[in-house]
Parts: sequence; C-alpha cells; structure tokens
Amino acid sequence: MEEEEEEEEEEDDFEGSEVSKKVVVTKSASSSGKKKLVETKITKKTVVKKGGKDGNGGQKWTTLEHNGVMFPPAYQPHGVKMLYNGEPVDLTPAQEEVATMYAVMKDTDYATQAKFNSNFWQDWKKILGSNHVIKKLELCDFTPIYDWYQSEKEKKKQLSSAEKKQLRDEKAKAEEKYTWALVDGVKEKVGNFRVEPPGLFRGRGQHPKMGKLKRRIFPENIVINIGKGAPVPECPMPGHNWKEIRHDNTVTWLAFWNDPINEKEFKYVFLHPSSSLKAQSDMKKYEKARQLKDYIDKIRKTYTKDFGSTDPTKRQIAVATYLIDRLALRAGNEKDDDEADTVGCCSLKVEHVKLLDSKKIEFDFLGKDSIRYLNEVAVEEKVFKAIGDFQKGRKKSGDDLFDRLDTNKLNAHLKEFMPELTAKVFRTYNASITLDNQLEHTDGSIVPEKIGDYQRANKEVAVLCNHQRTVSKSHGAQMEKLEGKMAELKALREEIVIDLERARKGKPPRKDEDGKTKRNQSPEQLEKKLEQTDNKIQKMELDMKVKDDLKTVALGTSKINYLDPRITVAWCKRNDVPIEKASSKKQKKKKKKSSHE
DNA sequence: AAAAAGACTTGGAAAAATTTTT
DNA sequence: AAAAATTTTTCCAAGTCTTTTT
Repeated sequence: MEEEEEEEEEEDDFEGSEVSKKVVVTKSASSSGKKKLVETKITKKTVVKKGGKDGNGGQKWTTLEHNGVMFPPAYQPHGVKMLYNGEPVDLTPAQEEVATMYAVMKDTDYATQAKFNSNFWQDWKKILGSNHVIKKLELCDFTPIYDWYQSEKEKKKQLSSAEKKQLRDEKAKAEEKYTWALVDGVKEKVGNFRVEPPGLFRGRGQHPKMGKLKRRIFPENIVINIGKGAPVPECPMPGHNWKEIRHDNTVTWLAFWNDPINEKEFKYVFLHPSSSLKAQSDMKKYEKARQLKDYIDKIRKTYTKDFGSTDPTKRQIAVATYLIDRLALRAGNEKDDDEADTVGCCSLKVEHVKLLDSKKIEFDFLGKDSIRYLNEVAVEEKVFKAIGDFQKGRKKSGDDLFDRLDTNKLNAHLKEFMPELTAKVFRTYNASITLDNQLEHTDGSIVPEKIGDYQRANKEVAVLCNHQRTVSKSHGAQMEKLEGKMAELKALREEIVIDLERARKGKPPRKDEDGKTKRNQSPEQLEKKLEQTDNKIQKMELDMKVKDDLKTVALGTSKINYLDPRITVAWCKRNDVPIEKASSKKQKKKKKKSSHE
C-alpha cells in the first residue's frame, strides 16, 4: 500500500555500504587494524557520504576531531538576602546559589509539590551545614531573591535591540569552536555541546527525585572521545582536567559524564541531528520500518492465531504484539522505584485495562513522560476474552497484566519474524503508513488547502502515537478573540445583506453609524462583497476549528521522529506543493540579507 | 538468564527567533 | 514600534534496546 516514488539517490548509497559491509567485515575489536582503506581516502575532499560507516564491524568513524564541551559560567553571587523568620540571612555563595535555584521556581507547579520541597530541603540543608540559623524550610522567605530575579529578567528585556544583538554575537563567538566537529574530515554540527548547568531536578509527573540538587559538573567528571591522532581538546577550566580521554570509534558520542541525579546513568554529547551520522541511522530506521511491510501479514496472522493459544506465554505475546501493532503502544520496559511510575505495553498493570460492554476495552494509564493514555477501543473478541483471562486471579492493583512477558522476550519473539525487528519499529511503521494513507485524501485545490490536508494527516499520526501537549495558557483568550472577530464579520455580513436588498430595490444607501451616507454601490458590487465576506467567515470557522482541535495535539514529535520524509517528498511532488511548505524550514524570506560571511 | 552497563532515540516544555497583527 | 502569535531551537528527561557482566 504505502508506495513512494523511486529514490535512486539514496538507493545507491545504501548499495555502496552494503558492499563495504561484506568486504570489510572486521570484528568490532578495540581499535587498531581497521582504519586503512577509508582513512587514506577521506582527507579533505567533499567526501559524499561514501564508505559504509555502519555495518563496518560497528565502526562509526575513522577520524574525529572536536574541541570538547562548554561549561556554564561559575556562579556569580548577587548578595540579595532572603528572609528567615522575617530576618535577613547571610548565605555563602554556594548556599545562595541553591537558594536562588529554588526561589526562581516559585510560580512553577513544582513549588506546590511536597515531594519537590522536601527533596530540595534535604539537599540544601546539607549545604547550609548543621549549625546554620536556617532550620526549616517553612520559615524561609525567598521573595527578595525572586523579585531580584524578575527585575533582572525585565532589565534584559528592556535592552535596546543593538545591545541584545551584541550579547547574541558575544555568545555566538564564545561557543563557536564547540559547535562543530570534524567527522572523517567533514565539518558537522555538534548537538548538545554545553555541559548541563547545576539546577534543581525537574522530573516529569510524580517523580520521586523532583527538587533534588543537580550538582555542577567539572572536567574531572567528563570523558572525552576523540580520534587517535587528533589533538585532545584543551580543558577550558584552569587548574582542572578531563577525567579520561578515549579513542573509541565504535561509538558516536564526543563526551559523556555521569548524571548527577542518577550516577549509574550517563549524559552524552552527540552530533547534531543534521549530521550525516545521525541522518544515516535515521534512514536506516525508516528502511527497517519499510521492510516490516513484507512481514506484517505473517505477523498478524500468527498473533491472531495465538489469541486462543493454550500456551499462556504464547497467548500473552500474541495479545501484546496486537496492542503494539494496532494501538502503537510502546514496548514498556521495567522501571526502577526511583523513577516516575509509568508503563508501556509489557508493563501494563491489571488496573490499566477495563473491559467494557460490547467487546470494548478502555485503556487508562500513564505512559512516557507521564502522559496519560486514555482510549476506548473495540477489539477482536478473542483479545477481549484473553485480556479478561489475564486479569483473572490477579485482580490486585499493581499486578502485571502480562505476567509472563517482558520486552526482552517480546523482542526476541519479533526477531523470529524479521531480523532486527523490535517493538518500536511498529510505531514507526504504523505512523508512516498512516501518514501515507491519510494523504490519499488530499482534496484541497490550492496550496494552503493542501497544507491543511497534510496537517490533518499529520494530526492523525500524532493522535495514534498519543503525542500530547498541554494547552497553552493563552488558548482560551485567543479563541475568544477569534470569536469576537467572527461576530464582527457576521455583523458585517448582515449589513451587506441589507444594503444589497435596498440596492436591488433601487433605494438609496443608508447612513452609517457616524450619520454619513454610505457609498452608493451597485447590487453587483455588493454581491461580490457578500461572497468575499462569506469566504472569510468560512475560512475563519475552519481555522478556529483546527486551532481548537490541535490545542492538545503535538505534531512536532511525529514530524521529527516518525514520518518517513520520503512519503512527504512524494506527496509534495504529486500535489505540486513546494517541499519546504510541508516539512520544517521557513518558507518566508522577506529580506534575508545576503551580506553575511 | 538475569541484571547492570552502555548507547542511542524519542519526548514535551521552555526559550529564542521570526513573522504577523495591531 | 510594540505586542501577539507562530515557528524553531534548545534543553534535558525518559524511553528503547543491545551488549557486557555476574
């Protein structure tokens, strides 16, 4: 079904890497003897993709140069005194720094949460020391610091545009050398070259660690990955040094440090999504999803057959696969107790699924980022029965719905159908195919209408993937404003109707609200005006509906991560829509100044 | 075989930049 | 020119899944 135009350019590339995959075949060993061929070839030239960077025994690059990472500035004490029990208190810069992190969050939702406050207090207390005058958080008044911060913000806003530009330029200059890396001789943008500044941890949902202090990261915490012969980035903090220098060309990260909130985890510095390394793996992802098309029938047949299996594990795998395929659920790995309590398919609990009448099931659970998944679905009878059976005897809240299943088992099963098939591939597959199907209903005649059709297709995908956003604070006001405009338009329309009737009867024009006689217009003129107004009203009605429909839907995530760009490109070609109108990038370019550098 | 480590993709919110409206 | 609305970018948390270790 999902069929796109021919894609020669990319195809060539993939064949190319296919060949080198077979020829080079090196074990992923540590490093030494595998960088002969490519290294000599790649030096300065334009180097068009060439060379199978992947499938190369895991080798991701041959040469890698970069300038390390950028640290946030040292803390600048402001000296504004907070109050304790109504009295100003002295704080050391380190104490003040953390107090300020907290003060500044006064009007966020976090500030109202007990967990956030207690976690913050635990960590701040340690920095205050045991014999500090501040003994309890309740007696603290951070408003002086909060006010100071607000006024700083205001000051910044009040700067002249020239001053703002100067600040921007200075910032750009300071970070310039961190913004790029040389990968196999090609300059690529670096994604997150900035080391995360200290702050209070802001988890999503009911996160047990919210409010904890995320301490400052120093060079001693950072491991740098760089090409063997390449110069080691200079450590930008005097008197400090990197934790370790590695030369691992089987990975794509440029640096990492341990996450201070969870020391067992890492924060990586990667290349920018626009880099060819990222683009390649993105393409690989979509290719894999496309490949699934050849296996999906068999997979569906198999799980349908197994809905009634007497082997309980088999039966659970069947139902889980069905949910992942039809509802685009995530795999659902196990989570630790010190994380927010969220689930995916394999980790669904009994209470997340409710059997309704007439073969319908209600799903209600918190998924990734604690976004609620609430959906009432009509399912196949056997699925309905199976889920009921899974729930039997495990009626307790907190019991796993799929007690014989985890993501490892599920993915291992999927691999029996197709190499490298995992649960997430279904999301990509179904997202892209939904886009393709929806785009068949492109009935707009002019470009803006077609864009509307595209957006509607995009929305279907976002809904499928449950990509939600919180309604903007100003949404209500914005809608009201539009209502107002709408009323105006409708009033205008009435005026025109009356004028038109009079004009047809040959009566003279009426007076307007200022008492002046209206311009005399022919019935034809007025008819035209009426039509124009009707069009405006219609367009506005549609705009308002779209705006309201999209208020809780986030289109961006699917656009970036799920929609095969080739489908969009093919659609644009078919419908004579300039590509940049459908996908990202700005289309307007009023007066781009060509005098840059 | 299960747990831990490791590396990478996906995600929403907020900030910043840009465009449109007033 | 300011304000508001919209779009893009940045930020960093939170997933998935593979590999390594126990």
